Amino acid sequence: MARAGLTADRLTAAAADLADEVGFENVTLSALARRFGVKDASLYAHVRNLRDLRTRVAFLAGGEMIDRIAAAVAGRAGKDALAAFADAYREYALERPGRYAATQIRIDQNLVADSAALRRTAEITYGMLRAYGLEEPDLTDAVRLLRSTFHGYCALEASGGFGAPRDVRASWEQAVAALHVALEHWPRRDQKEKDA
Amino acid sequence: MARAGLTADRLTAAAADLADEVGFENVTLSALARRFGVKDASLYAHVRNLRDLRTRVAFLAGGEMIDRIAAAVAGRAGKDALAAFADAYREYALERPGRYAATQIRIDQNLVADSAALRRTAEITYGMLRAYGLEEPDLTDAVRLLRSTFHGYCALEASGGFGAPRDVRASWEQAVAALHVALEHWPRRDQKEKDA
DNA sequence: TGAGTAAACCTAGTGCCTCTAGGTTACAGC
DNA sequence: GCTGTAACCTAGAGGCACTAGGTTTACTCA
Repeated sequence: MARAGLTADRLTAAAADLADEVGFENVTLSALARRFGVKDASLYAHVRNLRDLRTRVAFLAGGEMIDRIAAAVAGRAGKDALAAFADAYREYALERPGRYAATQIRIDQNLVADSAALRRTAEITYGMLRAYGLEEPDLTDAVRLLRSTFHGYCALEASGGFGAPRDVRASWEQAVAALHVALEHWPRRDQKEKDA
Repeated sequence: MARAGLTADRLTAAAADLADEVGFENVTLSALARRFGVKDASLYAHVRNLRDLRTRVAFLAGGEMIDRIAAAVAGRAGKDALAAFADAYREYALERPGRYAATQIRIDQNLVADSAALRRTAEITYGMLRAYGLEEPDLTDAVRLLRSTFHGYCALEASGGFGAPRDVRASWEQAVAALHVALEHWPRRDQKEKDA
C-alpha cells in the first residue's frame, strides 16, 4: 500500500493543527497516527516520543508567533509599538490556542539556548522597551511584567476565567494602556520611599 | 481486612498533597488508590471521576488561597494591601504548586456560581482596589489586570520561564510597584487622547 | 534492469491509565 | 446477634505511550 510520507515536520504541523482543534494536552500520538492512516508505532521513526513532539510544536508555534509580532511592531515605537505587540500576541493566542499552549511548556535548557526564535523574541521585546529609557535591571523587570500580564491575560481569557459581563477586548486595551503608564512612570528604587 | 476509611474529603486532601509532589496533571486515581492501599475502582464510590476529583481539589485550593490572602490583606489599605495580596498570592503558588495549578482549571459554570470561595475572592479583590477610587468598568478592568499579572508571573516563574540571572523576587516587587503606579495613574478614556 | 539496502511501516506485546458492572464483606444500629 | 448499607473487591473493556523485531517499499547504482 502507498506510504503516508511521514516526516518530523509534517507530524509537527499536523500535531499543531490537532492541538488547536482539541487542545494541546489532548494531542496524542494515537490520534495523530489515526489522522495519517497509520499505526501509532510508526510515528516513533520520526519523533522520539510524545515529549519530543510537544517540544517541536512549541518551537513551531514560538517561531510563528514572533514572526507575527515582529511584523506588527515593525516601524512603530513607544505606546504604538506596545499596543501592536500586545494585540499581535493576544490574537495569536486566541486564534491558535493549542499552538499557544505549546509555547508555555517547560523546555530543556539546552534546546532553549540555541533557539533562534527565542533570541529574536528577546531582541524584539527589549527593543520595544528601549523607548521608555529603562536600564538594567529595570529592563528585565519590565520584560517580565509584560510577559506575565500578556500570558496571564490570555491564559485566563482562554480558560473562561473572566466571568464578568465587561467586554474582554476593552479590558485588554485598558490593561495595555495601564502597562504603558507603568512603563512611563517606572518606579525607581529611590522613588519607592517617597511613594510609601 | 480493615477499611481504609475513604471519604471524598480525605481523597481530595490526599490528591492535593499528591499534586504538590508530582504536579497536578500527574495526579491519577490509580496513584491515589495506591496511596490508600486500595484498588482504584474503590474510589468511584466517593468521587464521580477524575474530573470531579480535580474540581474538588480546585475548590479546596481556592479556599485555602483566599484565606491566606484575606489574612495578609486584613487591616491594610492602598499600596500596602496590594503588596500583601500579591505576596500572599505568589507564596501560595510557589509553596503549593499542585494546588495552585488546580485553581486554574476550567470549572463548570454552575459550580462557579455558588462557590463561597470565589465570591470571597471577588469581594477582597474589589475591596482592596477601593482605595484607588476606580469605578466600573475600570474596576473590573483593574481586577483583570491584577489577576493576569499575578497569575502570569507565577505560571512563568513556576515553569522556569524566567531565564535571566536577575533575582525573581526583586522583579516581582518591581512588578507590584509598577501595578501600583498604574492603578494610581489609571488611564481614563478621556485621558487616552492626550496621551497619544 | 535488477540486486541491494535503508527507510518506512507493520504486528505483537507490556504496562499504566480511566471507568463500569456486579459480587462480597465489614460495621452501625436495632 | 441480625440485618442492611456502605465500603471495598474482582473482572474486564478500551485508550494511551512505548519497545522489539519483522516485512515491504522505493531508491540507488552497478
